[in-house]
Amino acid sequence: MMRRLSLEQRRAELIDAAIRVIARDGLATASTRAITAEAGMPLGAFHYVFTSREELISAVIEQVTDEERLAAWFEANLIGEPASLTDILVAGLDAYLRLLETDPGREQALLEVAMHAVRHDQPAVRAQWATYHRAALASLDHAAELAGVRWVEPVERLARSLTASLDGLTIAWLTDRDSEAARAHIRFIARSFAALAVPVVPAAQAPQAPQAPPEHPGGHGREDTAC
Amino acid sequence: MMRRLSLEQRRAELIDAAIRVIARDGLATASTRAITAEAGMPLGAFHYVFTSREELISAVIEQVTDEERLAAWFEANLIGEPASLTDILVAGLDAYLRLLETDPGREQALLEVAMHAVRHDQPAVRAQWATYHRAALASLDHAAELAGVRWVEPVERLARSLTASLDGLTIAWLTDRDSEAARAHIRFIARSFAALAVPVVPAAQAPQAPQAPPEHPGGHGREDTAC
DNA sequence: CCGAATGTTGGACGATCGTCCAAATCGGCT
DNA sequence: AGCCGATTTGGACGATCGTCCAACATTCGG
Repeated sequence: MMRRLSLEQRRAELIDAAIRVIARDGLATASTRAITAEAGMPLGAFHYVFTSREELISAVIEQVTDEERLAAWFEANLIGEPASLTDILVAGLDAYLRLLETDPGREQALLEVAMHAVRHDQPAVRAQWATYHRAALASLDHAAELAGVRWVEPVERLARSLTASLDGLTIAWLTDRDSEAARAHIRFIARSFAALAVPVVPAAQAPQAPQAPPEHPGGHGREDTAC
Repeated sequence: MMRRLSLEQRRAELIDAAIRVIARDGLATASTRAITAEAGMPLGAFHYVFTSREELISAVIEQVTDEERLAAWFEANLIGEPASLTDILVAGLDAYLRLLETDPGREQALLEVAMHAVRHDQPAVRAQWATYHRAALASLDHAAELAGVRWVEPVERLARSLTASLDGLTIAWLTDRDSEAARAHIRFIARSFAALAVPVVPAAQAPQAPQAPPEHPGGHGREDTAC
């Protein structure tokens, strides 16, 4: 029975079920039996699709790219009104925080799986890190374009800092569940990045020393006024 | 046999052994047998000291406060030479990064145990978070005093941001092991915090609007010159 | 120096794990 | 319709887990 599902469908459903189980009860309780039960499949279906539990975990890492974070970021700035870079960054970060508040277990699951991979599956964690990096790059480019600014530091560096800042934001909120403090931290992050951008002047297309930018103001556009 | 060890000594040695095992092979492999073997004790010694494995994990969380991070931070600024706030913060953060580079497994162990506690032992993780917060507070006060500045935002908020930034720094390095990029991120963090401090002027003890500080320069003292 | 009390231990137990495989089931072809 | 090869499955297996406890060792009052 159940011939109706193709191998790829079974594989995808098992991965989804695994994510739900890990989000609900943690990686330790995500046994082959728990996952197949969650997916409504017989136990034998597991090793019919995956050769081992480790392979399923690697598949989870590959599957769960940062698409949600990126989507939340971009959707947050759909409103076409012109805004300061700080506001744009705050909107993007706040969109991610709402995502985190909506489904904390999922983000915690991603963290648990990533930490597992750091120990036991270095290639997978490198790939996931690269995906995160691309998402951060796209977010920074998008924000700079919206605000009409350019970054005064290599955007590659800034992308890594943004990824690290997102992880820090996530861990802190998962630990104390203090959304108000998290939003204060978001403003801190946004202002920190905004301090590293300058308005793009159409005249100055000329090359400029990449390092040692010639004095850049703390912010730009609408100056930050409060906390 | 082995009557020589008191209950407290056994307890402490089991906790240390557990940390070593978790640091080496992860929380999942830290079984009662692995821990007692690491400690050079018979299996029975485990439930002679702890009532359950969960109790041991909680004890690990309580034991491993942030004393190492704090110690590294303060020792980094023992050299009494006057320095800019940015340099002081960089020195403290770099000291922590060296700690992380020296013993990555240990910091990863703390993260794994903390994530476990977020799911299964909320009180323990709250206590650990409070300890982290106190350490961050002390670090910020220490840095401000050394640099002769005061923070223009509530130091409580800044302490939480510092804790989150440290966690983000840790996760990023554990993931890509890129020490150079991590040090660039450290400079980013240091400058971000330095932007939120103003020189303390002995004359101006007068109250000042805590929020909306009257325009503060991006940095202070020695202006940041490069990346 | 010897029982009794205390402290200590290694093996036993039931549960659960990942993995495997022989049997059951199903879809298509004659 | 009835058989056959491919697909699917639930139970079996050995390993390992946390926990417990009867047996062992040690100490000490007498």
